[in-house]
Amino acid sequence: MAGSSVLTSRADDFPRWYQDVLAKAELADNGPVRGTMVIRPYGFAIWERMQAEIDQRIKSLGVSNAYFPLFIPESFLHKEAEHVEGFSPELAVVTHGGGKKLEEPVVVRPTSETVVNWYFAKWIQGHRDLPMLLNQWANVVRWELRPRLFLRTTEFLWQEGHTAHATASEARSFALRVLGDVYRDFMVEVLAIPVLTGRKTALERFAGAETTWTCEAMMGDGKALQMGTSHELGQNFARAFDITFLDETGAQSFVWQTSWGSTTRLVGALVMAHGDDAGLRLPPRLAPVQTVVLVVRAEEGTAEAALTLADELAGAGVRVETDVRVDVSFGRRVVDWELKGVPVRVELGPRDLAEGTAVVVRRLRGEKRTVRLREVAGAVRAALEDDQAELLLEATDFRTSRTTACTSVADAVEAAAEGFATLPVEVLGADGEAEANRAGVSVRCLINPDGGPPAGEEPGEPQVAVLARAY
RNA sequence: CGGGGAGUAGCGCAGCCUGGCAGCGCACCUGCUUUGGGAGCAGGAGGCCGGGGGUUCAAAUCCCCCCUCCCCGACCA
Repeated sequence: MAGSSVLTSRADDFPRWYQDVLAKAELADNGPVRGTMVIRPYGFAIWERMQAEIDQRIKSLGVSNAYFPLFIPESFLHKEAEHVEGFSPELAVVTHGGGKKLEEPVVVRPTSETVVNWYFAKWIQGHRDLPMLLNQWANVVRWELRPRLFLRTTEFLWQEGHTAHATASEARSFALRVLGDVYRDFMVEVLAIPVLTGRKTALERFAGAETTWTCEAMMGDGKALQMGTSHELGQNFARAFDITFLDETGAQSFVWQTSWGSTTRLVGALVMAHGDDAGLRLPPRLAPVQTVVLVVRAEEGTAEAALTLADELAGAGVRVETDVRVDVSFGRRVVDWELKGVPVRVELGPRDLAEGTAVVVRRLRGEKRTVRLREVAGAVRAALEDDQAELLLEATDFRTSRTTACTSVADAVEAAAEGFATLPVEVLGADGEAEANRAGVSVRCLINPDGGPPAGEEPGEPQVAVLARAY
């Protein structure tokens, strides 16, 4: 299977391979405006699965979904100094509407802190209104200078959560719960991508946040990708938007806030973390199609038997599709499904049918097994479970093999050519971060020695910086 | 914006130097034979050669101007 000439090989040219996979697996196409993207049905099905899994986890924290407008008055952006400074260069601004020049230009949201907080100020009056926990699924626009499909597009889809709390510690712990219970859990358990959860340095922090936490993953070429972030905003926006409440003692105070997001970039991450030279490899828990029943030839009732088998699989809780396109050659169809990363293929032809069997093929290793028809459902379910675990294990081993413990900034920069470099924070220092950046290497995050995310900015136990080249 | 490339069929490219019927591969359409790892043969459709101007009997090709896209850097989920 690997080694076919369908795709540029990953080793030859990783970025080209990535583009090839997106095109051949029919995930996305470039939009007509530079930096925009058309998400094709199969790519969107993957995104919808991600949405479902993330949405469920968000709601389990007691968060409700809502929707805020695409257009934001330009003046809103200016209310928080760091925020406007961070986003101004990448804003799309609408100056005309209805054939007339607008009194005040409106910006297309690059993120919704400002508009959400305008309403938080209106909706929050007393401590009984807190915590206020909202999330929205939306599109945002950031005029990026160097777009890449899924990884950095001018318009992208995401979820953004916005919360307001009565105390700093409650806000902080909520931001950390999102990081761990929503993002990390989803990425590890569903995407089968191991992530480091850590804190961003001041340089990499979200514009307007007190603390930014991140999920960082290693892609198949050793480069890092930020997969999700959670911010503790302190009272910065509360002061800028005058979001106050009366506490139990009757004193008026500003709320403490968080915001957090994950985007369609995750689709790109999935491709780059698990794909191989034959295309995509989807973790079974995420895959929109977990199994395809492939009719080898339209003879002797194979099509009917395949449909029956597919029904049986669906009944066993497997997301299954049947491929009866016998006017397309068998080899072509096999290659198509491999490109799309469907975890398990069940092949059914006249020979199998005569024997009362089918061939169960796993995408991960190309392993083929002949299985009695009545045992197919069990074999498929077992294969799906195994592959979910195996994919995570493989990615974890890869990351481990490409992570180097370093003792100097120079060593870390060198090691970052291959993957992650770890360095004690006191060795890095502020100058070290600047030095690494000049060499094209960034500090992805700071982690505690036990691997967890450091709680806040204040110095505590000795921390470790993770450096890498990044997307 | 700095540096480097490229615009020719849906995609990938050749042709340009040395001007002379606009081509190749893949994809697409029709038919037949095929189908257990990207099938074969035959026939067919598809072009503002990025745009404008100039030179010439004649321009994809030579000259001038303009536009766009891609790659590397700064920005970034």
